[in-house]
Amino acid sequence: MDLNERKLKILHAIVSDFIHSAEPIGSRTLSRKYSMGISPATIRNEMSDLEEMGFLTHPYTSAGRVPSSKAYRLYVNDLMKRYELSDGEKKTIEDKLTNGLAEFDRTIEHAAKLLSEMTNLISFAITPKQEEDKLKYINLIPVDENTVVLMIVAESGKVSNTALKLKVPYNEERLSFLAKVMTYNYRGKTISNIMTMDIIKDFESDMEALSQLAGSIMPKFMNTLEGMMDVELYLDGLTNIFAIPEYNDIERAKLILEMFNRKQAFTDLLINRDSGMIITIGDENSDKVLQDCSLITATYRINGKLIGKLGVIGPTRMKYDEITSVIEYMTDNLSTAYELTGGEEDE
Amino acid sequence: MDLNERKLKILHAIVSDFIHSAEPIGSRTLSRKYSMGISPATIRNEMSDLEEMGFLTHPYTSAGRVPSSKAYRLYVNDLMKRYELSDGEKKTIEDKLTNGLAEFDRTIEHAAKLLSEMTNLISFAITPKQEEDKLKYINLIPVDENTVVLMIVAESGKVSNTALKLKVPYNEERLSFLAKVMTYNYRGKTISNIMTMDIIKDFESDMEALSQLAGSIMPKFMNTLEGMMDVELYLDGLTNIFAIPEYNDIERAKLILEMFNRKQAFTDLLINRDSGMIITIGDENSDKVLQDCSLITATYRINGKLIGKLGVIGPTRMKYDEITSVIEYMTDNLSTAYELTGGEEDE
DNA sequence: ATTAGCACTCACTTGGATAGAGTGCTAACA
DNA sequence: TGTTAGCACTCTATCCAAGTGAGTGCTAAT
Repeated sequence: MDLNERKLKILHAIVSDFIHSAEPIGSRTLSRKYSMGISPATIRNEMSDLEEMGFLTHPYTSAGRVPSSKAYRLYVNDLMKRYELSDGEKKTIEDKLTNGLAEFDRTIEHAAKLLSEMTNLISFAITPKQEEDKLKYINLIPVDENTVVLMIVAESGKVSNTALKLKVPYNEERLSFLAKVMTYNYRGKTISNIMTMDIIKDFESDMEALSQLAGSIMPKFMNTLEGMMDVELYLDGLTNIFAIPEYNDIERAKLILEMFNRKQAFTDLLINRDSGMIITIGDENSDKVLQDCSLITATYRINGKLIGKLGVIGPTRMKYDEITSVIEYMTDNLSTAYELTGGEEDE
Repeated sequence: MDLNERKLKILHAIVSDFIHSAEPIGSRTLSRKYSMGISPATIRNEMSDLEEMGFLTHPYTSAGRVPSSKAYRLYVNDLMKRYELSDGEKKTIEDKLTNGLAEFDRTIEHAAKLLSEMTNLISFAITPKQEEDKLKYINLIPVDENTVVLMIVAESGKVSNTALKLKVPYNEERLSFLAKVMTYNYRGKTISNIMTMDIIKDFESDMEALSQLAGSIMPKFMNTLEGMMDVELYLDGLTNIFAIPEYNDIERAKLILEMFNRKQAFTDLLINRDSGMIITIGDENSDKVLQDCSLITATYRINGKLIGKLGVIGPTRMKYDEITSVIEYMTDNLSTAYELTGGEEDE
């Protein structure tokens, strides 16, 4: 059996219609609505073929046809037209993603929010894996008699501080010296690299007082690095789920929302996806909860290296054309807005 | 009509029963279940009186009775017994709230999470209003040729940084001098205080180069202060809503969850509540969405001054005794765990 | 190859009929 | 006079049967 022109046309009509209506469509309605010059009976024959080929399914004997994952896949790969964003949409994205240049994490949060608003789906974004980030600068700043702030700046521009309560006596020069030694030792090293080093040892040979100071600071230093590596997950538009007929069943909505509660697992799922625009449709998803959802993720890059992800989750019946365009435009904007000095593409 | 002993006993039984079962209860069931030595008919008479007094309602003619807000109010104020936390529960709370002493916001986030886990309700927490917080220390740290990190430490222990890209040329001494001047000028002042000052003017009279540097840093300084004042809202246990029969209706669940989406409005609602343990039941809430919910909030204090809030939201039918005990224990722990040096009670 | 016609299928809606939990009233009882 | 048993009544929830309508699949005609 062949996927001829007419079959493709019918399949295209069914998919587009179902994406908008969420209702199974029958031969008669299809013929009337899309005036394609052939009778319902002919359409029925073609539909029957398409079903045999695995592109359509039947909820029950006498219901209309519904596209399968395979149909959506064909639609996404070959049938759908590229959706061009309007100037207004482009402007909205540019404005929202480029104003608060200082705080990167906030921008990512805003990106997720904007994405859910524009698509009416659940959106998510993760910050780049910071383990590839390199340290640039370390400082220890005395605040009062027993409080010191440990400050770490990474090449990506990420800054982290921790207030430490020290029991060991210290003075400003010693702190400043220790900070300089730490900066000297770790500058240019990646966080994950440092995590595997035996850093306590690095400070053993130095003078007694410094060694003691270092001994009480280093564990906190490691903790802070660990915290800096953490990938942050931002979710938005969770309540959009209630506007989607597929999830009007409370059990299903619950399953989906509970998946987002297991943040670590979901973050891992995202991290493990390939880079670029990845669409997985229905049963293409290995996760059981996602079997009747589609997941779209795209990557943004900072200096071509640090890679974060942005995407949406929704019913398999979603406006792939619009959504992919929106996501693409957003990731492009994120990547360029945060382009810093230097940094070669390495992939 | 008088609220005699027996009426109170019956009311108590109805409220307790309904809190656990969520089902209207009839005279016969009540009489059997709570073996109170009087016949269903007598109970019916008393119930009828209680209904006339506004403590009970009737979903329809031949259904059992359901407590009104007024009944819950009486129950909370006079009838319910104090719930004593088990040692295990106490330990859980202490452990989770006192380990990561360094990061205050994280602790608040954990508190919200723990609270929703222990109560199976939706929980929330807001960080203290930082506008009463005083500045302690300001520093400007050069990172590379065009990047400087502005670091602000407040008395509460809160630290904030922003990476600034400067176009104005600078050197380390000048930066350090400016930081010292800023610290001298603003130390001990509250954030909201500084926000109202004309700080650009403060640096006009100094030497030209410094004035220029200050001019490019001050706007960012103000932005950062503004950010430090923001009250952060943490929500947790949103999916618990699905386990509550009252919200099995998808429309209701949606209303509630959407309220949490309007974060600013909800934060304001919380901030405006009185301090101490405040319980508002059903129609005691002015917010329309909350008319059939109960809202419990309690305050925690840092140094008796900075006040944050912690609480839960759920159906009017909730285990007030257990929940208030849990919240009380948690706010006590938060307040003592973060008690810093000095600070008089001022309220 | 296409189409009209027709029997058939299945979910959804509508309208009783019935069961069950509970009320409210009345009259009898202690 | 307060308490209780008895009974008619009310209202929801559930079940079932019949009818409706959108749609299919097959067959025979074009």
